[in-house]
Amino acid sequence: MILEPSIGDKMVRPPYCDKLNVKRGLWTAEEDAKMLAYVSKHGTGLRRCGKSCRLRWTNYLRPNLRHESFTPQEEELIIKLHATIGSRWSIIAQQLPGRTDNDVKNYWNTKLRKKLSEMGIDPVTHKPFSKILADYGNISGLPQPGNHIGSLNRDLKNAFMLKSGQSPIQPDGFAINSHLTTGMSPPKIEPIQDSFLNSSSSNYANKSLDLLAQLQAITLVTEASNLTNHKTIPLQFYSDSSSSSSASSSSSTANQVQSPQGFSWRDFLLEDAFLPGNAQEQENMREFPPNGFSSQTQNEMLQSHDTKTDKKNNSNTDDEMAYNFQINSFEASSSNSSFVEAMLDQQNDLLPEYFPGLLEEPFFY
DNA sequence: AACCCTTCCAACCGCGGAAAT
DNA sequence: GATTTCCGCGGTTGGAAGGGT
Repeated sequence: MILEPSIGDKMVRPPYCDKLNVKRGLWTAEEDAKMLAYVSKHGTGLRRCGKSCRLRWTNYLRPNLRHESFTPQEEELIIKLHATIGSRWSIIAQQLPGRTDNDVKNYWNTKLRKKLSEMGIDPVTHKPFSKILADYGNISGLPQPGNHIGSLNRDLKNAFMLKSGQSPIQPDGFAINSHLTTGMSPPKIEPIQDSFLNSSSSNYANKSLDLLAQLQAITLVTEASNLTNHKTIPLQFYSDSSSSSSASSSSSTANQVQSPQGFSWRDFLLEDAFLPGNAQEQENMREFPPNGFSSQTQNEMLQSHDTKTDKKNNSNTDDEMAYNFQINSFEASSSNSSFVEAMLDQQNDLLPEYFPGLLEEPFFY
């Protein structure tokens, strides 16, 4: 779902009538006459509901749609994108001109999923079955520190990537759904809340994240979800949902724990504590413009960055901080296409640097 | 020829968010 | 502010088509 910018930093869907540039208001006598003439000639309609007509148009009749078979290049791109962002068919379809989300989804379900399975690759996790079996053997017994906070870790990492302008992590990692697909029985998993209550702090004291940090991360994710809606990339692209849930429920993970009261964007600045080293070192570590973009795009980013940095350095209010956050988060997403391309290249490059060991941990929902 | 099975994909379903009333 | 309508999404279904026996 592509949402467009609106006034006041708030993301709203543009009015359908405005988008189509159609006339509104009272009907004139001339319009009434035209309608009567049309209906008398063609009848009152197709006995189809509006939703069905819309679907027929968007998935089949719309101009510039391609109905021929998928090319190997398209196939490869679908697989890569699915490995990166999961079953966000609409986003994947945006990278394939002339293809609809329904086309991509059907092609995945009928061809690619089976193809990957035959190659010994789990189509959900995009990992070899042998690796999954090995992981399963490791986790089926005692709980491991990384497991019980998997979803929180994911949100934290997504939040971090948002802030640093890097790509979010891939959503699936090691999902329970994979066991359904592969015919394996799911491992025993403690509910997240129970794990928090029962785990002794000493057991996990040496891990990168403590409860406070996770709460801060959740807050960050939640706030980011409220502020990033006017960019090209749909929100659900960043705030991951499990592969079995709808896009509109994507913020459920972040909402599992209530955000602390009184959060402000000044608090957000403390999030840099997650990064290694001092502030200057952190800044130096951030490569800008990021790799993976064309030189032209990088030049555009640099120009935009210079302008925005001037504004950022002079900001004081929470609104301005929010604005700066958006700048930091989305400078790399100058276009949907270039963002996804860069994402494919970089998705796993930087996380191990900031969160050593975390990426090896599977994620549970 | 008849039946069964599999594949494919257009269409449907239900949901959440946002606009419109 | 409440309700209705519209829109887009991911998941699922049902039937047509094709192949095998």
